[in-house]
Amino acid sequence: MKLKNLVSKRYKETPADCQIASQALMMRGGYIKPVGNGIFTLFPVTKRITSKIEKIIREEMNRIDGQELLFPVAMPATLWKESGRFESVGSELLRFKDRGEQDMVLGMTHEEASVHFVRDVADSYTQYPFMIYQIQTKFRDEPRCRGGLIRVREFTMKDAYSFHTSQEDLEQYYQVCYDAYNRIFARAGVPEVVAVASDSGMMGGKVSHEYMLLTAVGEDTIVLCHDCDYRANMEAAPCIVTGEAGEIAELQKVATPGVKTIEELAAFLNVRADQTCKAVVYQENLTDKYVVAFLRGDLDINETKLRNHIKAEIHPAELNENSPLCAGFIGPKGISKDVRVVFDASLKGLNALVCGANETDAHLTGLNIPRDIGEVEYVDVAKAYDGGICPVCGKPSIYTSRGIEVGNIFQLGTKYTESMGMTYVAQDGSLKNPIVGCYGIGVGRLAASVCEAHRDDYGPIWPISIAPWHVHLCSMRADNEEVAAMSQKIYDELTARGVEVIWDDRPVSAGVMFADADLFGVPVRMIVSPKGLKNGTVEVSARDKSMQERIPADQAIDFVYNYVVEELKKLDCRL
RNA sequence: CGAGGUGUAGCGCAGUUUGGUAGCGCGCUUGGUUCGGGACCAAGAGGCCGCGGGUUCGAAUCCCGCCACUUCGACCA
Repeated sequence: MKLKNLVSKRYKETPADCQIASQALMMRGGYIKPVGNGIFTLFPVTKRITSKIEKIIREEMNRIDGQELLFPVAMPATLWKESGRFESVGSELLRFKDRGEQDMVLGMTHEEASVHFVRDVADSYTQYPFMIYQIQTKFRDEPRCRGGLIRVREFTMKDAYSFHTSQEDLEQYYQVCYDAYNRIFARAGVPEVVAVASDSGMMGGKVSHEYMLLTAVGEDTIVLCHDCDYRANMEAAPCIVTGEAGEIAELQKVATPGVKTIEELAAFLNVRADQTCKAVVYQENLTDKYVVAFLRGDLDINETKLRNHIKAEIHPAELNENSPLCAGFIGPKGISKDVRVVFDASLKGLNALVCGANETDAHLTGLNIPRDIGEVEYVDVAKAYDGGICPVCGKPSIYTSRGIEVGNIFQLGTKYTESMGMTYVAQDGSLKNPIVGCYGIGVGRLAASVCEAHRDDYGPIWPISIAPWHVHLCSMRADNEEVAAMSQKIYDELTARGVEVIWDDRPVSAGVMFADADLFGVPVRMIVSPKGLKNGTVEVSARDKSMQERIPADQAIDFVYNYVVEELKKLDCRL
């Protein structure tokens, strides 16, 4: 392919409103063009990248006995009413009516479609287990898109569903999938993507992992351990505290006029924040019911864990004069019976706490929960924090990082097979619901994540396994006969041997040619120039600067061919 | 959904306060000179100034309404 024929355009200036580096480079390099909020056209160069990602995904899915199929994007709402999600999912699910006034949805995930498909097909235990997958467009009406392809409304996703006759079988296959995912990310050139334990959210089910690219611009907070391999999404990370129990003291009411925040309270009474008891107030959605979570003053609430414990949607409460709660002075002693109270595990064993007195401008000191409140249930609803205890190795080595979720795997269980009435005949003749696992990867998001992880100031540095081409051939002064002839020979022979070459023979200055090449991020660059040919050499270099050599012209083709093959092999790929 | 910001040529922006024939840079076209890190000269093409209404002799500019995009929150499989 000659560069001058490629439908493509690059920009010297960064388009406005680019927030992260990869987005700026992909806009500047002519990879993506926004069509609407969170909706993009992918240029041919980008499609080449995503196609290669998809190829790797297909190879690995097929390798673990996956069978590719294709579900529809638009589906009748009746399918989603069967599972209950037509009602339970919010406005991320795009609903519309067809010409017959029937409710329709655009697929945002395909559990319903997959159960609909296999429930008529897999009716005997002898047909299990199996896994089906597709690579297809999803539409999720995201409230807020960002970061170019990182968070969009329409995107390509690989989604897979496995069906099993026992939990043990699912768990075994889950591990197989776990390993396949690690291979996929390693082969795509981002071995830094790691699996972390996650909260399974609205998908239901128990065990799940997210595959995260750790980067400062990620949207999720990841909890990690310095001393072992423990990794979890903040949403799912237990909080295990360290700290002193303190001396038992008498319960006393103290006047604290206008002292509302923990910071003010700690300063006013000259105590540490971890000697106080913080109250965080929520309301259950669609009801007036208040939920008050008490936790140690230096900690924050993990809303996901609280939500899972309450088993209801919650939102931060706005307190006013009519509330049964005394804003700023809420404490567990004497709190209204009408509110639901949750005690965080961080309070367990603390002997003397400072807490609100449930009356304006007053706090209590010396609170001892077993003595003053009675025996209560302690629940872990606090956010893990830097320096906290690792739940695996027990050392105080917890730290946090940000991450982009590029894939996930779930053990779903029977949630959908039950709600949608899917059964098979077991060996003993009984009817049973298959146990399901599901496994997703965002293709475009992965491409953008690779760009975010592998780039310099001048452009992306694509791993050779997913690079749009293997070789970027620059012909300096292509009007020079020798340059033209040598370039043509290189292009023809490499192409004939299966190497993908983008050939730039435009009559532009060296600066333009190199700047464009940097934006294309192709791993190997060959430069044919009158100067080089005068010495009988062609220049070959790597986009990541790991290699730069002048090769005798008659050896350049073999050199590059071998280099490409070797580099591909490192990522378990071939021409 | 809440709070900000911005809509002017393909891209980046000025012009709006104080109303008077639409501007700059990049890119694009043509010709010429250059030629190893975004060259130079000359001549061109390209605009419903987001949309609708109003005020006015006259609106990119002032007023009202709407829409879109965008940033930060909330939400998120």
